[in-house]
Amino acid sequence: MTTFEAGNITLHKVREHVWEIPPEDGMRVPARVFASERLLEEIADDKSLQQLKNTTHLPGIEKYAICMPDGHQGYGFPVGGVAAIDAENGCISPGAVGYDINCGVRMVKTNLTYDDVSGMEEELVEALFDAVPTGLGGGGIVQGDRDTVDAVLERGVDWAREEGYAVKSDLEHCEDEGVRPDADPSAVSQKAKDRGRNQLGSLGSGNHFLEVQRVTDVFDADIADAYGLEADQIVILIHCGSRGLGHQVCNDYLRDIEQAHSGLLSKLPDKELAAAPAGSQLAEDYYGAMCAAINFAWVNRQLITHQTRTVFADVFGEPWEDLGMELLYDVAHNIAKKEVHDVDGEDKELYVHRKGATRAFPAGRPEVPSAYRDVGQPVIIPGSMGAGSYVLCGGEQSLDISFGSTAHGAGRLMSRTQAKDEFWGGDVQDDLRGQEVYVKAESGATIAEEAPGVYKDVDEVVSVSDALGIGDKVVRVAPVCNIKG
DNA sequence: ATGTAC
Repeated sequence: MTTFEAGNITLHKVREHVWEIPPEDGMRVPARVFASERLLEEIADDKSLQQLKNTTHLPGIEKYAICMPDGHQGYGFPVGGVAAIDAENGCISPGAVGYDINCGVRMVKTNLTYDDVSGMEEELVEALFDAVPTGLGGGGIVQGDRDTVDAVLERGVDWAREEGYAVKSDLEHCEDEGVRPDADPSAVSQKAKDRGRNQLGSLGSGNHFLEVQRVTDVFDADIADAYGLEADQIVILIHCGSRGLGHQVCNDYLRDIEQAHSGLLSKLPDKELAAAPAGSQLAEDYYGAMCAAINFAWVNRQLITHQTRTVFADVFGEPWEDLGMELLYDVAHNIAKKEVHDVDGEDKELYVHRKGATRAFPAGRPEVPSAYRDVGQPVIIPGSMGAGSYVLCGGEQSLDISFGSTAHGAGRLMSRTQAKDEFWGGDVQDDLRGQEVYVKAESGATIAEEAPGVYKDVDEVVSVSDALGIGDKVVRVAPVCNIKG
């Protein structure tokens, strides 16, 4: 049997792209890493594998903890991690969801081709930068009062539709139709709501961006056709999350859960994995608050979509409907959701924690919107500003081996601090312009932190997903121009 | 990721 030695952790190769850490002291289940050997070496370079092992100590965890090919270390649990935990007898852990609740990505289609936008990059970027608030701190497209924030938390994209920022088809092309029914705004602290009220419709900082892209490769013509994608088409990717509101929700519940469930915590190897037992008041409250933050993030991306449509209509002199600016799909990258999965031949309700992982349901699952139920859901995987991104289709194997999940991006290779040592924003921007990618950011430091060289190889990440059959390649897109915090 | 800090 082939093994891989990572410090004091030994992984056994189960088969191509599947590595397992067998259970030992305190691990309730094994841990699995889905990766090529090269990606595994990169994953083994930080604390990801130890964090993955730690997660297997959580009560009620089923089958195995998973690290996707884009995994890297995060708060308590790797970014790129999936943990499915019994929703009746297990627990829920905010650290296994992440600070940026429903950080996620949506793709907006157009009927423009690369020739239509070539030469207009600067004009587009300047107009988008003016229309979409970026960077840290406050300032959003909508200035909400307390009632607005409550309505957003409760009703998600349906609120945006009522206010004229969304159309019906936007809801039909969003995970959960843009509304998480389990949202409980009363479980969100006033402090979190106050942080959110002037951030409604704002990109934020870090790896968040709005990017205009062109389709360069079509791998599956039938599915591309079902998704309305074709070679040379211009599409727009919007990547952002729940800003200060989601961050505050995570922080509030981590502190409360650490205190109220210190007994459970004392049996876990890392304080950052603090978890609330299923059925406890805090488990219910966190779940309701997290679902509300999910709605907030969807509205955030919807408001940015609205602005983007307005900008394109101005620049190209046609209504956005005539430019074909429909939503392909909106996927969450940081969530925990109650889902029913087969465990040892029995249907079980689980809290599926996906932190830096994407739901990748194949054809037939009832949660997939009817527009895609016969094909499988679109899975959107942003790469870096230089490398480009992918649209995949939820794979047949995902329900068997990954609780209906796949990777979520390229995955970092180094910390932000290290990135700023290795790169300078201005140089990165110049290099990108040499590749005909026009980037504008609020801060040079952000460009350095997000330089293409700080990311793993997105082609390799996606090829692992495709080879395992958990998310299948549909199209590849290349960046044209990009705005960031 | 984040009013970049318990």
